[in-house]
Amino acid sequence: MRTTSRETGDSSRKRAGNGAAVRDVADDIGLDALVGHAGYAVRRFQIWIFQDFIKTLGAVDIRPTQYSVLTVIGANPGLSQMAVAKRLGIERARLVHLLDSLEQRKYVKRVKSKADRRSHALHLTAHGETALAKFKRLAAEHERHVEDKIGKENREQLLRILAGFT
Amino acid sequence: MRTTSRETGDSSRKRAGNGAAVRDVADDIGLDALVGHAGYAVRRFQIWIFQDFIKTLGAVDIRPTQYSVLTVIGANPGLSQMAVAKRLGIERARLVHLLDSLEQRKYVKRVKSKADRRSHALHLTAHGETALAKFKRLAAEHERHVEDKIGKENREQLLRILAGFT
DNA sequence: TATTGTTATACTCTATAACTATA
DNA sequence: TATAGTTATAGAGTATAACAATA
Repeated sequence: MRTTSRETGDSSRKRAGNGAAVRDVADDIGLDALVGHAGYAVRRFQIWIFQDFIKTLGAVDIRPTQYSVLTVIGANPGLSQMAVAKRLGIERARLVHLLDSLEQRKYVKRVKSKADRRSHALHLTAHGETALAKFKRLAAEHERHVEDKIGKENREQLLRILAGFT
Repeated sequence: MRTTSRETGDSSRKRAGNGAAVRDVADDIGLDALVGHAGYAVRRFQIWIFQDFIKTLGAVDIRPTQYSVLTVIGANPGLSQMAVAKRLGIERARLVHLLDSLEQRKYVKRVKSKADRRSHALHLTAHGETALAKFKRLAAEHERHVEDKIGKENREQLLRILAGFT
């Protein structure tokens, strides 16, 4: 049932022949069915990509979700919280906390809507605009890391394949 | 700065012309820079794929991480907890709880190692072997959903591109 | 001293439910 | 009644630190 191509006999078995021996050499462990699952590969890639994003934007302390919120507000000033939440697939309850933090840091402001007094129109502050420009430069740098990791062609192919999920 | 191709004038603006109007029609919101980021598409796709996996294996109450643990133990009997954790990129502290649950459900057993009495050799029970076979059939069904969603060719392309992340 | 499994804590994220003020 | 924003809670998941038993 082992499917790895790095199979090397029993070198990964401590005290081969002992019924209760423990195998623990990580290099020589097959994934079996997992190899055929797109979800597994996608999940591992997503973890790598988020970690690189977090590291690359570490100096400005912006995480992927915060970046996505700022970007969408920047491109669509005046959106309500519901609209942003729906567009990005974030729970509206969670967006409240995200915006609290971004508002505290003076990147975003909630403006009371005159048309519908239940809702807030979201806008970037002047400081937020400047900051977002910098975040975008850093995010572009991160994107180059992705290119270095999987190749320019493959990255473009990936974006094409997954275009429907945005 | 709007990048969506579904731009339709100001139909998404309630009371156009009001400075504090709120836009909330989700269909007409641009993503701007997000469109160029592989991480955003990958994240959205990963969410879709995990939700389908959870739904497809809902009847047997198995989640992606549980499936990956069972699969790796099934393909590599006798592994230590450390080895499984390392191979799958799971914290060893978290694996403890995952195994507690899988052991309670009689899918897995921890066998005290004679070679290194600190560690446990992990094995599937007979019941676990039978169950895993069923899980694999359901997981294959899930994989066909992925194929239906993005296309057979694209799925294969994706697996090729991301082969290095397994 | 170092490692394995364990326990515990904290923080992020997801999923709900309920509350308020509006509509 | 329904909706927007808010608050609260519970369950995953991630990241650490510390401890006992063992190496």
